[in-house]
Amino acid sequence: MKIATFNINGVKARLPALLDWLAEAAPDAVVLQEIKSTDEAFPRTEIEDAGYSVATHGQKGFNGVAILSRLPPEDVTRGLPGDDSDEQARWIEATVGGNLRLCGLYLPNGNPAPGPKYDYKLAWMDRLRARVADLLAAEEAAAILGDFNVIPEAVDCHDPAVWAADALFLPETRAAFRRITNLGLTDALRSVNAEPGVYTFWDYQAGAWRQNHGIRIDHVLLTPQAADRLLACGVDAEIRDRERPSDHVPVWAEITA
DNA sequence: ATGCCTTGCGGAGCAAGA
Repeated sequence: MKIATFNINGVKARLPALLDWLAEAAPDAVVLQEIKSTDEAFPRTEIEDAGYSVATHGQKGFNGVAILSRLPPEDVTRGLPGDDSDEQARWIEATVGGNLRLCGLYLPNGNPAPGPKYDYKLAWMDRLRARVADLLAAEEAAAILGDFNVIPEAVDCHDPAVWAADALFLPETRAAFRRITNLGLTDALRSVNAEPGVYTFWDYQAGAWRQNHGIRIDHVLLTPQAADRLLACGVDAEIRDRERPSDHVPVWAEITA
């Protein structure tokens, strides 16, 4: 079973690019972030025609996540537990293939830091930690994947000095990320590839893609029971070179059925 | 350089992203 995460940066603006990638990469299940669409406006029919069932958790204009699955996603839940007043659409869960829980997330950016947006990011990460603790306690196969807006290590960006004061790379951000992974999650990409300079995002500005000034912020984290089944993991960086691309590229993992 | 692009919203020019 091939799973993937893709920050699509506007699903309506990016529909041809998404359909092309789905046809080529042929993932069995995908979590999308930044669909920037309500549930009603999501291009459901076009994606169903490509062979996927669709579960969305959208909002108007910003954010928004979705799960696409060859087999109908089961037991879908929407919204990260822990704050009923949080109206931002950043979390969706479903069971796919009968035996893998997918948790798709769009973690807050947090800039500028310090400030209320950074406080929201850290509070959201604390809620994520609580959900991950529950998933681990269940001792079942789960993948927590999406746009984490966290650069875990210096090797995950072209120039650490550029990112030193940024909400994606501040020591407090990286410590909050470690408090989650240290509970017992495997970073799928790093478990198969220790090379530095593997990126998943390149800014539209200042020729970042052309100069390979990227960062690795889209991650696939696995519970031990899912990590046991990991066969391969990679980044489809080549599609960043296409017409009207997202500024993120997909990260995928092959998991035994 | 609070820029540099890009999308959504709305129907001009912001807000937000990272």
